[in-house]
Formats: sequence, structure tokens, C-alpha cells
Amino acid sequence: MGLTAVIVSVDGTTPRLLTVASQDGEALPSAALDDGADTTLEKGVRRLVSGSLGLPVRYFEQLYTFGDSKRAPGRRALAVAYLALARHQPLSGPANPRWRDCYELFPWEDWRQGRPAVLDGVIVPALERWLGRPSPAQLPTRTERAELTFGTGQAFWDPVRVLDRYELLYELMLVDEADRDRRAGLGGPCTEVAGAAQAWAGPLGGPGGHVLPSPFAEVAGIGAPLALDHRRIAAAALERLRGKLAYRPVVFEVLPEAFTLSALQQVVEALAGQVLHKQNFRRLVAGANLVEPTGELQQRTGGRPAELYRFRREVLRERPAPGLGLRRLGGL
Amino acid sequence: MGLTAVIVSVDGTTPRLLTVASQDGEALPSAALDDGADTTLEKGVRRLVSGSLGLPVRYFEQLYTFGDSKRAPGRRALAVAYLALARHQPLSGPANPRWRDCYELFPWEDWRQGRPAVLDGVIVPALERWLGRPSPAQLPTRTERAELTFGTGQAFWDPVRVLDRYELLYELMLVDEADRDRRAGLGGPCTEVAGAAQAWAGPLGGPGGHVLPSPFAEVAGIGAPLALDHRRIAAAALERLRGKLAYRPVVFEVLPEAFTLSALQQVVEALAGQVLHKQNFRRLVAGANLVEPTGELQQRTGGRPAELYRFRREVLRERPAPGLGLRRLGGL
DNA sequence: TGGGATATGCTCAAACAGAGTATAAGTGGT
DNA sequence: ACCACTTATACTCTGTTTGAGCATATCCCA
Repeated sequence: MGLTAVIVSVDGTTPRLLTVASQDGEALPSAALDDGADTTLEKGVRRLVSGSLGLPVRYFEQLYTFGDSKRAPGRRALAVAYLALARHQPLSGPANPRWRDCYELFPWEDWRQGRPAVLDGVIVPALERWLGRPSPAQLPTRTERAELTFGTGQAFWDPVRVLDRYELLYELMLVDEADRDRRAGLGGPCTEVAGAAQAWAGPLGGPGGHVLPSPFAEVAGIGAPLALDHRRIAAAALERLRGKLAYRPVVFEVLPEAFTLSALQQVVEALAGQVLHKQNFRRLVAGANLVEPTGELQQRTGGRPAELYRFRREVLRERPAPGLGLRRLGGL
Repeated sequence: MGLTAVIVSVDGTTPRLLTVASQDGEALPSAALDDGADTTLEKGVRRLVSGSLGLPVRYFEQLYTFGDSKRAPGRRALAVAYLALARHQPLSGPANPRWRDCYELFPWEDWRQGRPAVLDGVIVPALERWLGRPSPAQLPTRTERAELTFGTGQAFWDPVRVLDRYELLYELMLVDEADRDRRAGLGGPCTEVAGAAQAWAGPLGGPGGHVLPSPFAEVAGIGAPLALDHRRIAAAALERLRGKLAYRPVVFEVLPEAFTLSALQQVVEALAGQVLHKQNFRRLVAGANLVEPTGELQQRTGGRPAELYRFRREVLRERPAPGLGLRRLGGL
């Protein structure tokens, strides 16, 4: 039983996650659960994050438990993964901690400078090859899956479906670890995650598909891999975080005490991987009463000075945010 | 390492969850993880649900991993909980399975007949007593917590925060198992769940509070308890399910193949614990293209016959559902 | 045949989201 | 001191979505 933490911060406009050096290469910080000391899983995570890395973590939540017996060579490794948010700060320590740019791991997820080149350069062609040789029964399913996850065809790009996309790329052998796992005799189906998989093959059955033989491995893998299945875990974390942005004020946990509205917007944009309409964003934030001015100004913005704001922690209790009116019933 | 399943169905207008008889009393179906057979956690759950109960489960997703070493007497019991959806059907089996009315467990969650009596009868008075004797530092925090979770004061009732409410009731000793756990020397802080707790005590620190001494235990506990912490797990499941209703078409997994719009609405209302505006609900469903008419009519509705519809499974792939535009950024 | 019940269709206003225009107030160079 | 440039902030306009209610259709049953 292990614990794994995906610790996220934002450095200016760059979303980052913390990695450490491990015997298997760059990895997410992990630790075995100490049955004596860790009376709760949360305590275990705090020990892992605050203790060994000395990092003040401002928010965390349980992400997912990965239990595939094939996820690591040899042993069955059950890992409870946590998502954590921290303010950006310099790192040091025996484990060689490092703030990694999230979009080095997931280059296709950053749409802030427009549609990422890797999509049309590598991914879409690979998807087309994948769709080009279908068993007739599979074709519609595959087409739909490709369209929905990557927003080809009619569908839109949904910034939240990070994990779906990663898993499809894994199946297509477009990420290095797919090939690596296959060589190691692992690389079973990507089924085991977040309730995402089973949507494809109808009720219950996960894709059940194994990774493709090989012919798609001609290109160098996209993005930077991590040890074991840690990049998958990171994908699940980014998905969760993006989803959370929409209904809970979590961004503030990676922002300093006082910040400008532009800074706030940049952080949201960094995590969402999308640009937002500036004026409307401002209206939204103001309307929600999420922040209050500190009275200070930030000079040297390069233009007009910006007012500094702080998060109104009270809103954590105020927000009407009725979860299920007809209003929020977009999905059903 | 155990698996626990919260299997939900809807019987007419009654949401139900499956319980079995155990040595500790009525419990959720659980099983130890079989390291040999269960190469993935999902397989383990399928074995648990389909295998031992013979129930066709149409959807499931991992819910949460409960790892508090105090959650059961003696041993450390780590349990991965899954949420599962099934169509309602008669049960039988050696484990004495039974469809329990969800709102027997959580009477305060059903607002379909108006504000539940137990709120003003028991809960609000207890909250007021709780707020009446605060250490001065605690008062604002407690007030805010009470208001947000139970929608007293300014705040609205948020149908989704099922777990928050259960946990507060547990701390207030208003549910039987709180007292039971205390006697058994368990009943540590309720911290360990779903990222809900830490919202209260500011960054990181969970409430850290232990259950109250005793003076609140004068009333009989509210609702029907389950073994161990299973009612907490059920609360987490209901919360997840209510949240999911808003953005994923999961209701259809508990509905029969063909259904009327009224039946669909009744199921949503049953799970949400809220009544919805009929005409608008209809407009919403039609507008989302979620269903298509079968051409059949259902007679004997007591009034005009209703058209029968089926779920358009294709929408699982169509839905544009852009997750993060400014549009969906209500929470931030 | 008429009353009651449910299903279904349509209207209307308020709130909201997306996009654009205009103005304010700094910085840095000349 | 003045200029161009940059960023911040305010306001407008329009189409869409939501909440709520009214009206009509079509059955059952007494």
C-alpha cells in the first residue's frame, strides 16, 4: 500500500507539478503507508508532502486508487493518489525535487497559444491511421471515441478530459511508456481509471483493448514520460483539477495572499490550458464576490497599475451554489 | 485491503441501495481483494457485485478509499469503495440482500415533500445548542459551517453536500453510530473524506475536532445506521451521484430501456431529493437530445398517455459539453 | 358526457454569457 | 515634456439560457 502525491503549483503562467528522482526515473513523490504513524491516509499524505519535502501544502484531496496488479513490474502495487496544491517556491531536498512544467508532460493540453502543433503534427495523423484499419464493428466506436476525446469532427475540445486523451494516446503507443510497458510485459488495458473508460464500450466492459502491436511506435513518444504509471496519475490529477476549477474556488491555494485580477486569470488560464475573455472574467469574479480589494496597487505592471485583491475565504461558506437545480442539470 | 460497493437503484420514486446482513449488522456488500483473481480493482468489484449477488450492474466508478485505521475495531481496514448503478429488480441470495430506501438512512436529504420535519424537529435545535456554547474562536467557524451545510441563515440548501451534512451530524452525535463508535473507543475525527473536511478549518487542518462528549445524545439517533462506517460511505456515494447527475447522463442506468419523461423526471427527483419544474425539465431533456421517442405510448398513466423514450447512447460521444469555458466557471 | 388527471406545447421576463468598444493610468524612450 | 505603448478597468449590446406560468391535448372513470 503506497501513497502518491501530485503536487501542483503555478509559476507565473506555467503550471507545474513536483517530481522527484527515483530508481525508475523521474517520478511523483511516493511513500509506503506507515501503519503505525499514519492513522489516517491524510496524515500519511501530510507526512509525505510536508514532512519529506518540507513543502507547505494548502489543499489536498484524494484522487484515485490505482490497483492494477500490472502497474509495476513484479509486485502488486496499490497506490492511493492525492492531488495537492501549493504555492510556488524553490525546492531542495535529498530526493531531488523539481518543479516540472505540466505541459512538458502533456503538450497537447496547452491551447493558450492556439491549437498545439503536436495535434496536427502527430496525434491526428495517428488517429487517422487508427481509424483507417478498423474491424468493421469497431469503426463507429473508434470514430466516436476519437472525436469526443480530441474534438475532431463535430465535437469540441473539452479541456477537462485530460485522462481520456492520455489513455487513448497510450493505447496508440504515442507515449513512450506504452512501448516501455509492453516490453516489460505489462501494459494491460488502460481500463482502470476514473470511470472514464467504461463509457466507450457500453455498459461495464472497459475497452478491453490492449495496446497496439507496434506500427505506431515509429514516432518518438510525445511529451515527457514519468516512472511507472505516474504520468497517468498526473493526467488524472490535471483532469480533476480542471474539473474542480469550475465549481470550487481552489485556484487561490496556488496564488499568493494578494494578487491582481490579471494574475488570477493567468493562473486559471494556465491550469485550464485556455485563454479567457479578460473583461468577462473580471465581471465573473467580481459578481461572485470571490475577492476583495486590499487597497494596495501593484505598480510596474508595464501599464496602468493593477489593484491587488485577496481571496474572501468567507465565500467558502457563503456561496449559494445550489448543486442541483434545473440550472446545473446540463448533463441530464 | 477490502472492496465495498454502494449499489444504487430507483424503485418507482424511491431511491434504494443494497445492503446485506453481516456480523456487525446491516452492511454494504464488501469483500476482500483477491490478489490472485483480481488483477484490477474493477474486476474485483465486478466479482463482488455480479458474482456474489448475481446483479447486473450497469455502471460503476470508484468512489473513495477509506483508510482510517480506526474505522473498524482492532484491525486497520483499508477499503476501496465503489459506486454502482443497477436497475431495480428482486433480490435473493445467501447474504440476505435487501434494497434499502436511501432516505431511511438520510431522512434529512429528501425535500420532495417539502422541508423534512427532522430538520426543524431535531437537527436545527441541536445545531443551535452546538452554536450556543462555543469557544469564542470557534463560533464564527461553527456558524459558517452550520449555515453552509444545512442551509440555515442566508445560505441555500445544496442537495449535493450529503457528506458534509452526515459528518456534521456525526460530530454532533445525532447519528447512532457516533455514540456506538465512541463507546468502542473509535470515533476519531471525521476528517478522512472527500476533501470536504478541510474546507472548514482553513488550509489543511481538518476539523481536528472529536465527537462531542455526550450531552447531545439525548435524542434517538436520526435515520437508520449501518455497520462500521458504511453509512458514511453511503453518504459519500449519494453525494457523488447527485453531483454526477448534473454533468453526466447516469440516470439512464437505473431506468428501463423505455421510459416516459415523467418516469425519467421522477428518478432524477428521487436521487436529487428535490422536485423539478416539469415543463422546463422536459425542455431541458429535449434540448440536450438525450432521448429519442420509441414511437410507443404508455397508456393508463391516469391521464393522457405518455410517449415512451429511450436513451440515445450516442450522446455519450456527441455531447459538446465543453468543460471549461467561462460559461462553466461558476465556482471561480 | 363531464370532471379529474396527466402529458405536452408555448410565452415571457429576468439573469447570464460572449464579444466588442471606450477610457484610465501607468512605463519607457526621445 | 511629450509621445507611443502597455496594461487595467468600465460599460454596452446581443443572443442564449433559466425560472415560472398559462394553455391545450388526450386519456380514465364515474
